[in-house]
Amino acid sequence: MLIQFPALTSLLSQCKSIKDLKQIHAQITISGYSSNNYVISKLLLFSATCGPRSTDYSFKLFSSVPSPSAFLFSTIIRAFSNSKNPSHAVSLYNRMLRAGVSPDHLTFPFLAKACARLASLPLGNALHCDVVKNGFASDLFVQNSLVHMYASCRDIASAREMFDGILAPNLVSWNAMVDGYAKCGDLVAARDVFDAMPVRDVVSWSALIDGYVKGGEFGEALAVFARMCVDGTKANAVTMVSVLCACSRLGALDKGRRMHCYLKDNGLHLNLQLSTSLVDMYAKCGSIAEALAAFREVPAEETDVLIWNAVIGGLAMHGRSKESLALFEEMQAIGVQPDEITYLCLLSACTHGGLVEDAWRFFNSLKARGMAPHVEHYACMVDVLGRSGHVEEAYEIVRSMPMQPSASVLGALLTACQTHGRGHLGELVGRMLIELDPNHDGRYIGLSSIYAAAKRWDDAKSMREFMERRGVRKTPGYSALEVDGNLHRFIAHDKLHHQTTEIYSMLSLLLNQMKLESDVIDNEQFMQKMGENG
DNA sequence: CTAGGGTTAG
Repeated sequence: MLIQFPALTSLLSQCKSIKDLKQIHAQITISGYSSNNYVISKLLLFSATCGPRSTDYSFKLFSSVPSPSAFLFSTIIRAFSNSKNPSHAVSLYNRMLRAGVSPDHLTFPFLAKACARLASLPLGNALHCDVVKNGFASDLFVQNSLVHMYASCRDIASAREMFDGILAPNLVSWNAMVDGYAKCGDLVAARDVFDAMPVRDVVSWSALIDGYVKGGEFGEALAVFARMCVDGTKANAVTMVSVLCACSRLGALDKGRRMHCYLKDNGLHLNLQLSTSLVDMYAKCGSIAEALAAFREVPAEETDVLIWNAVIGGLAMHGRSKESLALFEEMQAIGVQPDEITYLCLLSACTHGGLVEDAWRFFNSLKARGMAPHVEHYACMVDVLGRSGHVEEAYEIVRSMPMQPSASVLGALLTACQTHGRGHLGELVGRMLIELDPNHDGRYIGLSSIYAAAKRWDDAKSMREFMERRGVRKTPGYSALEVDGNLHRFIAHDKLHHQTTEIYSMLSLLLNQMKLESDVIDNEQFMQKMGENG
């Protein structure tokens, strides 16, 4: 019994997932509707708006039509513009033109999105020409998408020109301009546009907040969020991802916790990205327990590699190497595939825990899975080998790696040479490093102390003088933490904090304590060895 | 069932 047309259309409107869609498609095929233009259009439209996972299916559907209409071309272009490979959208557009099908006013916003994601200005310019040629230059949707396209191609002047040419810009036009300036790093201009716009919505606020986060102005990002709350605009998941990132970069645990409360109080659904931001925030703000709790809130079957990376990396940076490795086992058990970042987190766990054999195991399985180690993976390997005294193996890694060793690779090797008394190699590495990274004071100091260890006092002294003469000053990285709502910022060796004396005396107390503890451990190991032998 | 489909923030 063949399915009747009205039943088919109601089936299509109930379609919820790509799985439903495939079942309906099967029904359609056996019922002989597979060449009905209306039916195929509905199917394609659904799968094209289903997200990037159904792109292959969309293309199969599209390919089954002998001479596709402008609607079908636009829809498949839309699917590809959101896919992993937006360049296919451009190819399909070219095919459309060759087939003699005229693009309509809805083809261009999708194409503009593809060009924006490709960040290709030549393609974008060609697209703009076609927009004009086809008479869509004053379509507001097309104009807005071109503003965004030019900004994504980092041609902010053309974006502004587009925007200024819009007779009656709407909220989307203004938002695209705020975001455009923010993405191009001009936060002053972004703020000016934001202040000038007649009305704002959650997108306007989120674009500005994220601009400040991406520009490293985390405090300003939180200040804008506060203003947004006063203004009465309710944040959504997108806003909160940026805001949590600001908290995490500031080490602002109390603020981060308040944001977590905001999510609950406002009934915001914890989607996977939001949960990942929470895990990351708690881990980077020092509360690994809350990071683990946020992670465990997510049902295992909904997890992806990113949230596993956040929790595995979080445990690693807290020195809880064994648990980090255990979670990796758990991740594999439920079938989530690791990526290069996962392995980087694991290698970092090995570095912190001195787990040389595990590091080798992970390094080899990374390659066995067909992933090429990045320079950061090599840096971790050199670090873990170097710290544990395997300086020759570390050196072998550096010699055999297929790319130029970065400063962090050589830096790890230099440290290894310093701590394990390989003055000869250390001198070589130190000299290479100074050439590679002449503005990093630590390299000169490292080399100088290698000379000092070899009792080459003159060389040690002249290296320090050399550094002074060059006026080396490393751009300082800083760390920050929050106590009772007040942020404290620290640069290595600075004495700027008003409690510097207390801080340093506590540090030396801790150091002494650690030395004592490690003596105890050494002693215990010694006793154990004695026990085994006796 | 003969139109349908659009632009901006992670």
